[in-house]
Amino acid sequence: MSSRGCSIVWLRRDLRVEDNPALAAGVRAGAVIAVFIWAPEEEGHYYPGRVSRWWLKQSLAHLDSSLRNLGTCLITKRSTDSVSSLLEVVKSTGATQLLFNHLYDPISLVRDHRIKEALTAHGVAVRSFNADLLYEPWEINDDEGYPFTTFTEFWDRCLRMPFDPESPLLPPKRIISGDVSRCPSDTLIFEDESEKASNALLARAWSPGWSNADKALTTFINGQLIEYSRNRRKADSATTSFLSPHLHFGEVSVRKVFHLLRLKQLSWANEGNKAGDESVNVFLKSIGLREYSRYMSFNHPHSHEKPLLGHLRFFPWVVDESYFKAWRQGRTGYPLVDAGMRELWATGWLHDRIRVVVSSFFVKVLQLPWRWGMKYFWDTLLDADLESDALGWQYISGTIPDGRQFDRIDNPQFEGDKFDPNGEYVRRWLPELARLPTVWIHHPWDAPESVLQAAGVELGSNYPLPIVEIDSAKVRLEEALSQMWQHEAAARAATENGMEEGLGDSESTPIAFPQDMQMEMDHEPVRNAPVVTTVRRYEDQMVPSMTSSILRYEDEETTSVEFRNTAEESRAEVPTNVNATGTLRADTLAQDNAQTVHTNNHLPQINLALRRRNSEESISESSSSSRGVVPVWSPQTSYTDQYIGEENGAGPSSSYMQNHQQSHSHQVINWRELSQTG
DNA sequence: GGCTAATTATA
DNA sequence: ATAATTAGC
Repeated sequence: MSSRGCSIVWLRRDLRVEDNPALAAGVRAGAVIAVFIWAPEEEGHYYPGRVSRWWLKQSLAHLDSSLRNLGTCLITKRSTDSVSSLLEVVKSTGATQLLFNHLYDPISLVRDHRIKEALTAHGVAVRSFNADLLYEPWEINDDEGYPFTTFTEFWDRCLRMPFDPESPLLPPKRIISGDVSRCPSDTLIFEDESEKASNALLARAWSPGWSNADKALTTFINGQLIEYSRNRRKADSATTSFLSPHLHFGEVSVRKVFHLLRLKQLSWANEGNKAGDESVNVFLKSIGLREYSRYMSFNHPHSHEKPLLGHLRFFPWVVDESYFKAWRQGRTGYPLVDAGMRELWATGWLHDRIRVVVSSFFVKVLQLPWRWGMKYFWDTLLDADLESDALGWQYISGTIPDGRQFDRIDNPQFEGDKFDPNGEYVRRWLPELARLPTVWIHHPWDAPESVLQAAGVELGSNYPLPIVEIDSAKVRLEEALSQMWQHEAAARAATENGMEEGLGDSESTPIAFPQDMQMEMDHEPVRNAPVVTTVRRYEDQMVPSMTSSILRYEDEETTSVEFRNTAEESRAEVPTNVNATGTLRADTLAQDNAQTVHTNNHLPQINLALRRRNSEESISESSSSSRGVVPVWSPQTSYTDQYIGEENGAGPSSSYMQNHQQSHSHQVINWRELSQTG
């Protein structure tokens, strides 16, 4: 065993020992060194928020103790550069192999690619696996081989794939530990003094860690799941799975979730239990949305900062920090919105329905830039997840082809009647309205003065009047939209006249986040939650895009040869390209594809396909066709040109991308060739 | 059975 | 908001 050298299993958002392909491969190969690297500076804007860090801390401790029971431990490293930290671990342990599971957020795509290059160059074998998804993003394409652009089609295909998702792997019985005597752990600091008190409260409601996640899954499947379909409308009830933070950190395998759900569904279907059967479908769909968020991030890595529908670039967002602040504090004057925002701040948790309500209000009524809201969710949610958040906000904002209609404004008052008919939710989070009769609870501004007085409500004093009237929001939205279309048409005309990138393209740079995103504690319900003092501000940097590499592909012989070698190496380890039913696996196809293409012109076929689609077709969006303009799925007009410009150094925040340039241009081939399904 | 009203779902 | 589905007559 030891003659083979040991494997580093680099754990990230796969903090579990069960169904962890990278870990399993390491155990199979011999001695294992499990490593977690805390390098939040690499995340740019997206330094994890307080509650998310709290979760991570607990989850790592839990994992470490499991690993110790199995015969090893978790080595933790504090770093500002994962690549050099991994190289250090290699040096101090003599490891010959690096194993990890795939991530699909834009930062990881680039970073993990660099790591493959760097470690391979140092003679370390690198293998990576799918542990996060039912199917890899590149496995799901339409009949012509193009990625889907709407969720429904995507999910339909996932459920009808010719091969099932991998079956979950059992946890290893025992792990042989590599020699870590010269590889000490760093102590990781996840909270500071001011955060401890609020964090202590979290432990009452949540139990991070993979075996707790497993219990939560079982509890849900044997409990609330059967009623999931019927209960999903109720905003204020404990009828959800509460799995999302567990899933974010990979404490539970989505493939295990899938298999258990299918089993349950089968037995309910056999009993003729319609409600149960339907509940499984509905819950599976939310798993599907999580899958789709990775799919979208992989195919459009800038989707957390740019609308996918090109014309939305020209929407004149209201850059008003006082609106933003009122929203964060739950002082908009709309009870359902305010209750939601206060619950979010106080608990780090929000029912999906309420997330829709508050974010839709943010985008459509306040017309604030959706990325601000997304960032706030990132900072405050316990299950903060960049890919899911980006999908959610783009959906709400109507900036993806199957998003909500852009010109639709939901009225929080009516949503209140629907989701909180008795006003219990509002009363719980807005004590100042607690004595208001239910008829007025979602629109106190209409209540007679005597009623307000009796309830102790003083509008404009202890509870605000609506900061924006719905009617004026509608008018403003109309105006903004017609402005948007004008700008879009002007830009289009400019491009057609050969002015190329000259298009007064101020919107190509996302609106910066406000300087002050801290939450000020000047209202009641959250008094005992201290101010977050550790929101770090790192230098403004946009995350790099993989799409530019997809569209502007300049392969270099040396690199591709290197990749091919590595791919062959790993394939030798894992010879089974044929699954149980004898169907050719998609990853085999992908490899063959890529190799074929190498001999042609260095362009993987999928890239050609993307390029063709982007330039020849446009995807029409229902809400806008009435205006006679066909919006385009933005690669063509916006980010193709735009990102090339950025890579040339013209962009405002090209530093990160310049640093990563070479790796950047080989992104796709890397994933397709080096990926292994263990 | 066929119409309208009410309900429901909507990524 | 709206389209689709179901309930009620």
